Amino acid sequence: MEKIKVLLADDHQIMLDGLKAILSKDKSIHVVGTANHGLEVLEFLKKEPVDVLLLDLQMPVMDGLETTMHVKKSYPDVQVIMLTTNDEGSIITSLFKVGATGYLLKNASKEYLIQGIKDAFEGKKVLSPHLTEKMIESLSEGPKIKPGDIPKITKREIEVVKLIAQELTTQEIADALFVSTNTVATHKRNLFVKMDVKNSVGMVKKAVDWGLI
Amino acid sequence: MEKIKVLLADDHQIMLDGLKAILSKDKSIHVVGTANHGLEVLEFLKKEPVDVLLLDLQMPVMDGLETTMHVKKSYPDVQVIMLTTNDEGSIITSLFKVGATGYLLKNASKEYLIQGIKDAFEGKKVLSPHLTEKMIESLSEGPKIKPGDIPKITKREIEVVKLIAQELTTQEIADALFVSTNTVATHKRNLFVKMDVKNSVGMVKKAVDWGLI
DNA sequence: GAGTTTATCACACAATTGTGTGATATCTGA
DNA sequence: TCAGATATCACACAATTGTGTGATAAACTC
Repeated sequence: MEKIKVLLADDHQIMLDGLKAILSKDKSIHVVGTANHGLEVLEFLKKEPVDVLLLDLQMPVMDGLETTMHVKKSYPDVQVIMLTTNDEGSIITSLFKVGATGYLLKNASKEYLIQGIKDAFEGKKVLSPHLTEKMIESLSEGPKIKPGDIPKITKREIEVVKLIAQELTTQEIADALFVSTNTVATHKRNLFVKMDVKNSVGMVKKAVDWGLI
Repeated sequence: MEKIKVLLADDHQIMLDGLKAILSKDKSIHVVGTANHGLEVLEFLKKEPVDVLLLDLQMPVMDGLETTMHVKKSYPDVQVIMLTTNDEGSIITSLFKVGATGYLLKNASKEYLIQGIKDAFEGKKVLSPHLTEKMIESLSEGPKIKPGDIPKITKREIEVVKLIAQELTTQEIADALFVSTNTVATHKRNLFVKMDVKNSVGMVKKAVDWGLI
């Protein structure tokens, strides 16, 4: 029997080592490589075929969502399972929009993880134990993120989010970036809409979740 | 030779499974148990002796810092290594104040982790590769957290932080808790001082870092 | 049972944030 | 080359947050 070729991506080396150790014990799974962020995943895929990609949502350089989009665009047959600590609705919705096959919380058991990889390989949807199909459905329908896809946050906007996260006031941010407070306010306004949050607190929290900062 | 008895604590099952798989390969280490949060660690220690405790900083119910305090109080000979994604200065300082032996980032390699456990067993301080002794020293001196120790955040205050993190306004929080807005404002005021932050954004960010929410 | 911590509230005021609306210049990709 | 995205700014105003100060009662702690 042909082994399932799995590629692991996580920014924490310990997590990678651990996942590899767990998966190596299963006869039908072969870990063909590891990556520390999305770009490394894309590099790897250019060289070697992969059946299932196990992706951490939060990664620097290129996060799980963006990586999934790129991967599914160029390699639609690769099954993507997102591994995350986060169980927020909007993320799950986005996930399936970009074509991920599954979604597992990091507190799933190793047995569930292994089964998930096998299921994904066969094209089945993989969901975290605590989420039912119905929950996903209702989430997908919700008036969360608009019709489109993942919002594109610009470089400048990320600079602003970072400074807000550092507890700077609008005035201080304006000074730091050599622009007017009006400009900073506009950036924030746009970010609120793009990220679907109500205030700076929600924005920074989500930015951390998304690995933006 | 007697094996080093190691207890693992992390709220993510996958992480536990992974760590166990990694450590089991080393001849001189024996993983005697796992725990999902601090209380389970204390329960375990009542029953069985442990040499080295590998603790995740962020855990529900009882976080790594609090757990370390309790553990070192009752079992001073247990060596505690904190495992975390966080490299914030104030945390490191607090860590050594409560008597932890070591501090490792989750992106350390498995080799470094194993060596760290062996070093800790021999009573050596264990630091993440990117931190020098000098850095730690300067951090310990810094005017970060006042003279005392870890600030004690009350139950009620945590409720407030959680609601703020959910993007509620002071008015909405007051309604949710059946108190006046003045009361909520007071709780926030106290939290700002205790947590040494300037505004709600910083507070929520730090609360997440600290595993408070 | 005296002192401390926790939780509650008031009032007033300053500072900051968030919103609505509209505008201009540059850059960028199709 | 032209539409759309990005980055900039203005002005006004509403809403919310944060600060200073002081007070009371219950619970917990030594």
